[in-house]
Amino acid sequence: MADVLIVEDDATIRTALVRALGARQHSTMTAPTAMEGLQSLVANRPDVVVLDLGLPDLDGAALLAMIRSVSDVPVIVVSARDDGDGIVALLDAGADDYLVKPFAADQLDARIRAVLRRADSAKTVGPVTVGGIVIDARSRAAVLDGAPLELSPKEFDLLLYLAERAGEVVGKRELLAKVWNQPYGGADKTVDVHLHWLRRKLGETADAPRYLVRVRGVGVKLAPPA
Amino acid sequence: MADVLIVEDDATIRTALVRALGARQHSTMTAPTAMEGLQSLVANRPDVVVLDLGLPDLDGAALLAMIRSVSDVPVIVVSARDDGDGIVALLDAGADDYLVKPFAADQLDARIRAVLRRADSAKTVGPVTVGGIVIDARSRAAVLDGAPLELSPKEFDLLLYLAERAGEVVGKRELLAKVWNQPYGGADKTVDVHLHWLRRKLGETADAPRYLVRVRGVGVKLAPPA
DNA sequence: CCCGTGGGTGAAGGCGGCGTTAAGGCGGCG
DNA sequence: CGCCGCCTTAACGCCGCCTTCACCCACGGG
Repeated sequence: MADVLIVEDDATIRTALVRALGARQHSTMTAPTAMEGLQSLVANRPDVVVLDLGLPDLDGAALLAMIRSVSDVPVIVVSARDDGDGIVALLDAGADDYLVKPFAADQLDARIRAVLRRADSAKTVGPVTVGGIVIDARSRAAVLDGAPLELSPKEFDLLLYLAERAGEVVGKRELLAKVWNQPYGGADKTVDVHLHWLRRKLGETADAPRYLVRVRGVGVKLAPPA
Repeated sequence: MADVLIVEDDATIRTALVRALGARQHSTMTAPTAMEGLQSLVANRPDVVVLDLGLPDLDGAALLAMIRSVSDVPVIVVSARDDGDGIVALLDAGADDYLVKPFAADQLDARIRAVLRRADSAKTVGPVTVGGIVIDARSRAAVLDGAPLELSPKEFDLLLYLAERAGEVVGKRELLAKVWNQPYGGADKTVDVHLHWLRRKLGETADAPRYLVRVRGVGVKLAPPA
């Protein structure tokens, strides 16, 4: 399932965790001190770290800071006491989750799965890219050559619709129907005006288009520059 | 408060626990042996099990394993001696907490509440981080750049909901439905007002947002500052 | 060469979303 | 019973956005 690094000084708990996690299909490696934990972290690159706070050589928060300076690996903190303020401080310092002893092994397993799920779902459904334009529908943000584009709602919808059909010529009536939700009629001048504004924000003009190319009598297409 | 199954062979302790928990608003059911406890478990589906280790017919760990094979109900183990290794083994086997005799009834009550709290918040695992904001659903605590945020209940729910969808634009209707539990209609002005209060507490204004970005005509999104 | 059509550009106006403030009601807690 | 937070609702005003209009130019066909 995952490679788990356990940093825990109590040998009894350590072996118990190794067995419990092993039974749940995780690979484990252990370290009894903060320093050895750090070394193991850089050497073995685990998927997640389970960090006990009561270490002999270093304060847990200090180790967490050192971990964060070299890696963004998810860290689950295990503390002996239910200390609200301390926990908040640790989470703020970069911990991903915490557990208070005593806890069931299933609990730990669930937390591990949760942080892993969060970690790899960070790069799922992708934005649309056309040349130097990147459009993300979920955040409704658009970027041109690395710089954010400030678009009005209709401008964004229009650009997104065209980008999803990049290279394809789209008629003005189709745009009115799909972007403006007007099945029929409607002054298609509105489309012209919005295209004009889009062009301005894309840093181009109708005479020298880079992305928005007019096809006379048919419509427009969004295509990457030649 | 909760339905508690007490598995305990000593009649004196049993009735004492029933009275003590009853006085603290819990419903109780009892079983003097492991076998009867199992039967009661499947028949009555309690919210939590208090399990004494010194049962006549079965080893505590064995009963715990059997319980775990049929249910994930929280189990609080009560043991006569402070046996470190045995306790670790039991926790590893799936116990959620433990107490060593003798103990005060208030202690048990506190553990029951803690276990239940953990159990029903187990499905919303983990704190959420967005930029300098850290939100923990279990403790209902939020932090901004290391300083605690004092949020009203609705403000917290709103922030949490947005943080769980960080970067994604969320419509006001959706917020009314999910945060306010109003499937239809409703004056979405309420959302505006709460967003205003949230912004104030986040140290930002609508004109110069850092986290709460309004997307006109669509909704809002919570995003880390640029 | 003229005219019709399609498109580019600028400006004006109205509408509606949104920010903000304040008042009132409701429930919890002492 | 009274206080106090919290939530809701209403009112007001601003400003951004969309639409519409007017006028221009470019192109292409008769």
